[in-house]
Amino acid sequence: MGRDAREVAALQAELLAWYDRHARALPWRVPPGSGARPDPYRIWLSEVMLQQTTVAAVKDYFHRFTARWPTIADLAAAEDGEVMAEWAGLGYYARARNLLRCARAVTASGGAFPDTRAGLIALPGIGPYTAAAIAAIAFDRAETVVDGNVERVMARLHDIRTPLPAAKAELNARAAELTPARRPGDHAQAVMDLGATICTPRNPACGICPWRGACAARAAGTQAELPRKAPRKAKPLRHGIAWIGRRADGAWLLERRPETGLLGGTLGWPGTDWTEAPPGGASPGGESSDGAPPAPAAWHAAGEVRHTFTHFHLVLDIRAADLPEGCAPARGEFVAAAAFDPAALPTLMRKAHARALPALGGRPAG
DNA sequence: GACGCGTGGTC
DNA sequence: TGACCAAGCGT
Repeated sequence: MGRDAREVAALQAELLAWYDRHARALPWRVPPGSGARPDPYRIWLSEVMLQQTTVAAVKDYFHRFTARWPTIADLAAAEDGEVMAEWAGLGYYARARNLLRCARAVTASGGAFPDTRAGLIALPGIGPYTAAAIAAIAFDRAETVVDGNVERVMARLHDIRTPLPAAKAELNARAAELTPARRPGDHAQAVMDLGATICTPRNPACGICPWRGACAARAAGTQAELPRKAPRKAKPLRHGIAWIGRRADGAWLLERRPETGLLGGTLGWPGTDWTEAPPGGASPGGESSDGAPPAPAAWHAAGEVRHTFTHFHLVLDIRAADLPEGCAPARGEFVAAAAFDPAALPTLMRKAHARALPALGGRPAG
């Protein structure tokens, strides 16, 4: 099976020549041919941010993180809440929790990242992809890097019609055949750049692809329908209530969510669980105790926020209230107006805040 | 292998 | 405009 050594060498050479001319300039990347070694800290940080996240979304976060925490020791010394606030809006918050755990583990054992795939994969938040990527890009190890781009490129190059995820083993094997002993990091980044800019999910630009002559899918005309994927499950609709309270001095009533689960460890508004039946709807007893507001006040309806998570749609009913000065809430804690920044909230909670603002009384001037 | 886990861009 | 998609990981 596979290609002979001369074919492999030709593909590798064509790809690297293309990469030398067309590599994207990215904040964490060292240009090919510069001779510089990338900083493992920056490679690791960028790879974690890029997990299931677009380059465009990552750039600003990467700049803010590296400006605030220039080294892994700086990050390791940060407080949990600071990192969660800086990560807010980027999603998949387990990444931020594992980022800190990883930074502290590396710093505690001397401050240098492991320089092998096996050493890296033992760290929190570093799986098969990220371990191979750091080993190849930062440490020039000949590891095979397989992400969604590489899967797509391999499926097309070899016209593999088995649907994902069943095809993963074969796609990994095909990618491994092409991994070069020299410049493995550039090769890995080149395949990913190829997938991101030419061998795109829709309307691939086959006419300018360095591998167009060898591509089996292009020859068969199947490139647009590869890789095949198992059908997705439909997203159910869930409902919940969020209470957004502001005290007379401007302080907001917020609540840190549990460390695990959805939006784990992030700051948000007190609320009900999110269930498939509207709260207080069909159940004869009305709202459960979980349906009680966090503090007694004149709560009024401020509309709803719609948001879609990975596996369900949410309609969040927003209740807003101006809370008295001596208010003693049953849940949550007040955050002073000067310390509150909506940008430190995950996107759903940011939307809820924006929805509640018009329903709250004007604050005293000054 | 399946599932839980965010968000914003795209068509 | 709703569904799909993006440099995956942990359980």
